[in-house]
Amino acid sequence: MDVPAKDNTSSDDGSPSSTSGGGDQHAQYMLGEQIGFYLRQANQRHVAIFASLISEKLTTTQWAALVKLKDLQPCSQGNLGRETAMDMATIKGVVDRLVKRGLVHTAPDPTDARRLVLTLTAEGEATVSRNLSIALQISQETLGTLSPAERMMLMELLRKIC
Amino acid sequence: MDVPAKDNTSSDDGSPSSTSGGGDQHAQYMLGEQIGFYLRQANQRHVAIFASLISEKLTTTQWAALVKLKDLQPCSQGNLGRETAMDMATIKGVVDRLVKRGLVHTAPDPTDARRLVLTLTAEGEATVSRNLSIALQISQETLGTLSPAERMMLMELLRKIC
DNA sequence: ACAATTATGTTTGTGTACAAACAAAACAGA
DNA sequence: TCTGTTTTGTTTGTACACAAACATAATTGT
Repeated sequence: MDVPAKDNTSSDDGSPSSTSGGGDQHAQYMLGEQIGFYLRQANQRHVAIFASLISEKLTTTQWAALVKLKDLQPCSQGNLGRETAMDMATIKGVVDRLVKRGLVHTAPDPTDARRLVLTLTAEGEATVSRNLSIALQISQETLGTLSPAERMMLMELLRKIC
Repeated sequence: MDVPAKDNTSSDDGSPSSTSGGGDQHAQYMLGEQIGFYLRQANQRHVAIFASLISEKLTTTQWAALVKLKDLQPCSQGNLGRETAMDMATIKGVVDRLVKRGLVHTAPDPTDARRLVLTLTAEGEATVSRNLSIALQISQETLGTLSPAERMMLMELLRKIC
């Protein structure tokens, strides 16, 4: 069988080859051991779990905006962005889509012509209530097999690096 | 003054909650305590640190692709995607941009007409070497004030939930 | 050999995420 | 008051991230 000499081209994992050139520094940087790589993957997994368990077509950020708005309303668009860790350009897109779906209502602020005042519509409120228990379940599922102590530890460590 | 305590957009702050129907469940779901919210923010902060410390205009995913490709080359596009946790559509965009910048070279696989074989160009190899120490520094900076024990713990916990 | 299935890659569409340029309103200091 | 700065929001452009539809090549089962 003519298995081509070294075809990393398929999913077979070869031995770590020391390629030509000064590779000793490279040996210290393994992508699979970097915190950034872990964070990206963990977040990807969470988003996937969210998408699979939520019944309505809501994204994690849309959900965050809805839940936060329920607490803060009436609330300006910029403030909602700050509270949900989205910049102005991002929160605008999120809010626009929620408005288009009839979950959020916008109105100009009578006391400050720059501001856009957001409130949940009845359907928006209902959507939050309807999905609260599922959202909790998603958080639990994301934490997977971690023990209660480990869960607390992970949250605390993440809080520290934010 | 950061974040005026409540933006509730000017005056009236009514005590929220207690809409008709079970509002007490909402008390149990605080966005700021959900793992997904932490993961998203931690990743955002890492990406920001990366962007601020890297000199050339490289993204975290582009860097991941370059570093992994240095180890795996020659390597198919799909396999590189798998190894860097990107789906086919995403890795294609990343590779396309790296090719356009002259850091990656593509060629058809002679033994499998479906496959696209990727290799680093000389400039691609140089880019990896040139930024390795900065990349390590970025990882350290992301872990911020965590002690060595905490760092190990965080990585281990993230690995468990991936 | 042939049909069904699988693997690999492309394209399109939607949705974050953010930088940068822009506009308009509010505010502060001289 | 007037002027300069800050705040709030919009728009444009680039870059992940992924679903879904598509095309083609390779593999498998019979």
